[in-house]
Amino acid sequence: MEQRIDRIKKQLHSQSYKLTPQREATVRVLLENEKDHLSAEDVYLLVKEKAPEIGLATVYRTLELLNELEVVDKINFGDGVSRYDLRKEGADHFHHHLVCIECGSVDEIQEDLLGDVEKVVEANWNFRIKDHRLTFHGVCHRCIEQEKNSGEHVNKEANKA
Amino acid sequence: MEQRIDRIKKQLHSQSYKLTPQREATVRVLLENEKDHLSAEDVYLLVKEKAPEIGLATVYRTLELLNELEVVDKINFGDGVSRYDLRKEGADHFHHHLVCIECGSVDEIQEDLLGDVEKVVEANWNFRIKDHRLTFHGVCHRCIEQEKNSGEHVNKEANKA
DNA sequence: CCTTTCTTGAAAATCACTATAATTTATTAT
DNA sequence: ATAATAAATTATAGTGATTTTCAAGAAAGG
Ligand SMILES: [Mn+2]
Ligand SMILES: [Mn+2]
Ligand SMILES: [Zn+2]
Ligand SMILES: [Zn+2]
Repeated sequence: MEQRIDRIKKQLHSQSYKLTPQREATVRVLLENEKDHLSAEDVYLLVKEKAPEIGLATVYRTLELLNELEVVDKINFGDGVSRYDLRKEGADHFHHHLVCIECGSVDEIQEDLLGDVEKVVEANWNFRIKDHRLTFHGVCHRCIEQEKNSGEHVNKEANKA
Repeated sequence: MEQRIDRIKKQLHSQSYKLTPQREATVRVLLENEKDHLSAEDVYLLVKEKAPEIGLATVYRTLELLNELEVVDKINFGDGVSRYDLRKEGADHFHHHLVCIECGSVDEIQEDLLGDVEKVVEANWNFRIKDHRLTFHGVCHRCIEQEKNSGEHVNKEANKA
């Protein structure tokens, strides 16, 4: 954690930005919620807990800055807000997402999976790929499990009628 | 075109919605600009040309309705607006996009490409895929060409100095 | 017709996000 | 140190896209 912050600090310095207390508090929140996909508002509320005097505009600016530095990726799942996803250190590609249309959960796929596809696109469409966004919408493993169980229920109910 | 509208009309009726003149004008604009990725505002301005009395709210409502009926897909390329993409009839998957970070163009890939990847995801993550969104960000073939040419220019300039 | 339901258009409201301006904090020059 | 300079922050006002509200206008059924 501290090391991670140190490296981000160095990244900021390399572009002559400072790691202010507000920026550090924001980065800590992101690190502590690495698995989540927080909106700016979410981050703001969490940062306020440890730095109550911070302003919403600062959170927006910090997230934008971290996005430029490629510390976070800005993503959009189609609900009205942008979400910020900490980029895994050393990851050479942006990970993928599984959005559940039943429960709204968002799971991650760290495996690349797109290597072959990207080769085809670069070759056949003469497109130089710099980044990608891949999201699957469907039913997550938890909801599939639940379905099995409540599926039995439904059948019992159906049998009654 | 007319047949396509007829089928959409039937789809609306099957859910007891009507194909009002405003809705028809909106659908026509979408059909006439099938290759583009229009925002609600874009659609509004185009519809106004053939039905000047239409209101912006109606366009939004119609696009939302068409999205529910799966006639259009609502997509978001990260600029602040939602865009509406006519779903190809009979397409069993949503097509992919190539967004150029140089010129902003958006090209389409109709080929599936994800068959194998989806099999892996369904099997290894126990996720039942219903839909997907795949977008590549990079440099389009036009900009790559232009680069080659202006690249020569740049070199000439550099040689001058 | 009369009533009910669906749609619409204009305007107001909402919501996420951005820009502004005054103030504070950090850096550099004297 | 001290003063000038630059960077960053805060609160607030402003934007722009989208949604909601509400009064008025068609369409459908009896
Ligand atoms: Mn993620
Ligand atoms: Mn498209
Ligand atoms: Zn689920
Ligand atoms: Zn281009």
